[in-house]
Amino acid sequence: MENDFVKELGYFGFTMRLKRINDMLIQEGRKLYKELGVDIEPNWYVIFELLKVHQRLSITEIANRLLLAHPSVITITNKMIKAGYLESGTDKNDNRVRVLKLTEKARKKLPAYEKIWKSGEKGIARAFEDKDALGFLDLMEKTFGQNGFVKLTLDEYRKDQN
Amino acid sequence: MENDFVKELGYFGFTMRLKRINDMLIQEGRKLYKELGVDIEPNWYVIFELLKVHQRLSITEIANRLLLAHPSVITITNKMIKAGYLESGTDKNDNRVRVLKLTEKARKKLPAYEKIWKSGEKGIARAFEDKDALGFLDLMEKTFGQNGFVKLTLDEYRKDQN
DNA sequence: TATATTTGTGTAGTCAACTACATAATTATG
DNA sequence: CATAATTATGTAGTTGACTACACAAATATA
Repeated sequence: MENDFVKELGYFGFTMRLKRINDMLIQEGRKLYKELGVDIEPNWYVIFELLKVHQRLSITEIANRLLLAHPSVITITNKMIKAGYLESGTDKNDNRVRVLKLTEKARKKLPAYEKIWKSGEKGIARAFEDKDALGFLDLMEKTFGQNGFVKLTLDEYRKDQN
Repeated sequence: MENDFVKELGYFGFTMRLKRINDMLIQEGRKLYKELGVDIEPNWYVIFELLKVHQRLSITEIANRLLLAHPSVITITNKMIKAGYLESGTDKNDNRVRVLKLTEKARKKLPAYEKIWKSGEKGIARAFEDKDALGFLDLMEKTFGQNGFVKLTLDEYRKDQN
């Protein structure tokens, strides 16, 4: 095991470390499901929860509420349909929209899945204790969101050009 | 623009938000390069810096120092070779290893690229000010690293089973 | 009302990481 | 010294996000 070069870079390695942490979490999530014998993907839980609250939503509505691009939503939900957790119908008033909702199977399995998710939530909350991790996410979203990072960098860049 | 459902979930939405922030940063990085007319990918900078410091490294050495899986390193470096920034030779003592180093082009372009990267670094540092974002990354790495998240969750899970 | 614009969905192709497996070279072992 | 184990690289296939483009339906406009 050699040194972690990225960590040594300070703020210079920020994005790369964030990426690694993120990938780590996804891998861990996959391991967790495997361990518990659950056949769902790490990114499905938000869709489950969203449709539990809002019953019937279109692709676009889901994309807007999760701040995802619509093709991503199509990919995720298609897999969930294939796995039997979602079914799609058509909107009465608009023939373009495809309305998605949870299936019987989804509703039956949900309580068990929610137990897992709640455990994960509690674990994270306890690990961070008083550290205000959510406040940190807020800050990052505000800092990097919509051209934030580009502006930030270009400002510094132009400052140095003089 | 509708509500951000994920944000409402509190710690339950943690991983998803982290993923979003991360993707956001990559997209922003890509935009930045485009704006400045630079033909490199967001994840190349660590390789540049690593090989600037260590001149000649093998695939495995790079993977170890960056904590990446070796196939990821192969993919990245192959693209950099194609773009003319890296060249690979063979190790004298070991015919299996492929040694990578920066090309003339890379060394010539590097100062200009480093100006951009430094600006990004400064921007991030200023945005976080006294917030100790790096300490937060440390904490996340420690918390989620090597089975951390799985253990964390399973502990809570089993606690609730009783 | 005919045409233009917007909106919802879908497809294609890109990028970045991963695991699992294959193969060849080197090193260790019996 | 022959064989076994390890190590370095490479390939294939998966997941998950994205943008750009295409097309059909609905809405707005002239």
